[in-house]
Amino acid sequence: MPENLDNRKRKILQAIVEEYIETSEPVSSGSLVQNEELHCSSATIRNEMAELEQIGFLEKPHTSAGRVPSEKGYRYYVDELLREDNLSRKEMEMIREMLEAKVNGLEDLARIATTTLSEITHYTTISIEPNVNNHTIVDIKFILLGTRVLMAVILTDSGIIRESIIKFDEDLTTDQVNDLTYVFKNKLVGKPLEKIEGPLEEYIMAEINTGVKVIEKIIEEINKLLESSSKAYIEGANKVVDMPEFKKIDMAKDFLNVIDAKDIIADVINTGMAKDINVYIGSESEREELKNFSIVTFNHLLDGKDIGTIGIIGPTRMDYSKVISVMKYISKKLNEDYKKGKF
Amino acid sequence: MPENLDNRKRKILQAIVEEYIETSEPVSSGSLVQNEELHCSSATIRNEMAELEQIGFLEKPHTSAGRVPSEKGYRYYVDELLREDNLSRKEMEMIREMLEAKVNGLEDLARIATTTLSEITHYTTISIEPNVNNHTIVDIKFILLGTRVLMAVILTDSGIIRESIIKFDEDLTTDQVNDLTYVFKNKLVGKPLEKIEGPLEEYIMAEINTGVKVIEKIIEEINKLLESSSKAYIEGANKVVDMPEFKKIDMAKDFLNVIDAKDIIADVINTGMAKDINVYIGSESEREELKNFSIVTFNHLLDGKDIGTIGIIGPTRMDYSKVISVMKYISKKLNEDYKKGKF
DNA sequence: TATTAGCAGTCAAATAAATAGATTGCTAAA
DNA sequence: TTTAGCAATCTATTTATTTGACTGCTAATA
Repeated sequence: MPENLDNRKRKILQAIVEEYIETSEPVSSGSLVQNEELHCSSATIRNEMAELEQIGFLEKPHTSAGRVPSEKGYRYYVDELLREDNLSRKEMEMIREMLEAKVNGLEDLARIATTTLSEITHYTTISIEPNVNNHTIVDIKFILLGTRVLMAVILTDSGIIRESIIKFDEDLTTDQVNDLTYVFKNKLVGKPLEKIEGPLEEYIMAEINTGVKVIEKIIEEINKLLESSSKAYIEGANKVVDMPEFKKIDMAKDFLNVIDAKDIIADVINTGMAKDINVYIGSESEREELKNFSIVTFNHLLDGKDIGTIGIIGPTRMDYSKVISVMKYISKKLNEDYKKGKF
Repeated sequence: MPENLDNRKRKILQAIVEEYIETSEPVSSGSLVQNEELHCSSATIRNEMAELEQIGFLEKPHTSAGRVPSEKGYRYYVDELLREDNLSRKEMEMIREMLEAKVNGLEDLARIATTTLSEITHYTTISIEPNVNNHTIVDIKFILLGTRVLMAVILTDSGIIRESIIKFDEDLTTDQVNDLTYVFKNKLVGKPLEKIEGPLEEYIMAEINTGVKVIEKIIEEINKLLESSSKAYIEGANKVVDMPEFKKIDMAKDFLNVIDAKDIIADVINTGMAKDINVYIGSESEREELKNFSIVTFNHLLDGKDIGTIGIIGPTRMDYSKVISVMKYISKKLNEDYKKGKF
């Protein structure tokens, strides 16, 4: 239930959020009088600010300081006030240039989008491989690389390819490999990429004329391939050093802990992906370690295909408008390129 | 030319380095009197310390502070004084347990060694893939994954396998792939893993009956495969947060910059690998960004095969003795396992 | 000659006190 | 409903004061 704020309160809240994002200093009634859209005195603004504080949109570090947005304040800003096309011509130009780079496969694309995002926004980005569970297997190949080394390759309808190298203690024959290929293809092609277990596992075991140990190992490896799908990569970890927040040593520590335990973020990102772009402000991510950070995720869809998620992590005083604008623009450009058949 | 220190000076230097490593506080003459090996008064120690400072082994933060080792002091300590078997029974036990974990291929092994090293020493570790340039190609395979998708797999004598997926704008036939395989095998097997260029490139181009664009793309991809060999991975970035050095915000910033630009470290590591274990103290690494850090690298050989390098980064006040002891122990254990045929 | 006790001198770090400056909340008038 | 004006509040900055830890030197000692 988005509280109904009158127009002036909206303007004041917006101005406070934006000034605070820019300066990282509590915003005073005095500095808002400058704002040409607000035709009233500082006293009036003070009254309004008091009310905005009352209903929880603002808070005061201490009595004689200006106001700072609360999480609720940021939330209202993100939901109701922010501009989603807050990009300069120059920034658009830069983004276009960076996306020009040669793209080789979808993984590469995610990498380039991540770098671009980090460079333009000056925040740390995390990219998470797509959750492949709902992709469909279109082919499986086993390739003998040596007498005891087998390579398994799985292709999906989305163009994502996964492969794994499996080593055995005993020699494998070509016949065995053909047999393996036949059965696995038969049972898995057309199915979603899911862990092999239970009845399916038993069925495969029964069908193949090869040693149990070999098959167990293959299934184990294929399952590992699926599990490893949520790896997270961090880019631009040093981007935080220039932010005033980083002066507080505790924030710095928290930040290092967070980027070291990438799974924390991966977790947040994989939970409740309602929309294309999701914003978690401070404690909204429900993780103690992240209570002083905001995360914006970008469920990076290409013509409906999930090719991974990119997240940005920064202080709650994050430039949401810029971040979201950049994400939308990158997404738009990539989809245009995609339609043109660029990758 | 390692200066010739008399026995008492050596003992004093060693005691100072070790106390400073432990406490991170400048060491006073008073606290050294406790040392049961030194049977003299604080005044005598003060005289000795003054001399050690004279010849550059110690420095003073300010007049009324204790002494701190200089880079030269650490160097002397590392070269002449440190114990290389400074491990408790418990630590050995932990290392053995961690190395027990299932190992799958050599890459996996490097990963496990890295984790172990970070956990036991409480420093941040960086692992760098082996420099494959001097490995020999034993096989090359091209596998058609779709009509326009080709997978190239290169096997080397050291067991390292690299693969890459290549997409084309035109369809490929099985015949073409066979042709490709034949020529590439012919020209590359038995050769070291080096970039394809110059005469070799021309030769391949001339031999194959397939479109120039296709071959160019393949060569480009194979070359990329070789270049990407020095990727660096960081583990335990958060380990620094508890070190007193981290209280200085500048150190924290430097550290973040360093781990973000992993190549900096990779560079240092790839330069001048004289010995199995190399120690770079502060400015010895000749990189401005690293002047407050020490790096210990561990050129991780398995029965003569280079399977990658692992590095530890920490403050110059690093527990060199512990770090080197752990590295030696891990190396010994892995080689034992290897001889037993464990992987 | 090498060692040591003793003490003055030095400096950083901790504590305390004083000041300046920013901003609010409230009151009363417009 | 808005605004001017002013006291009250609290941080941040500056300055001063105290404390305590070491050293370096000197002169006595073994």
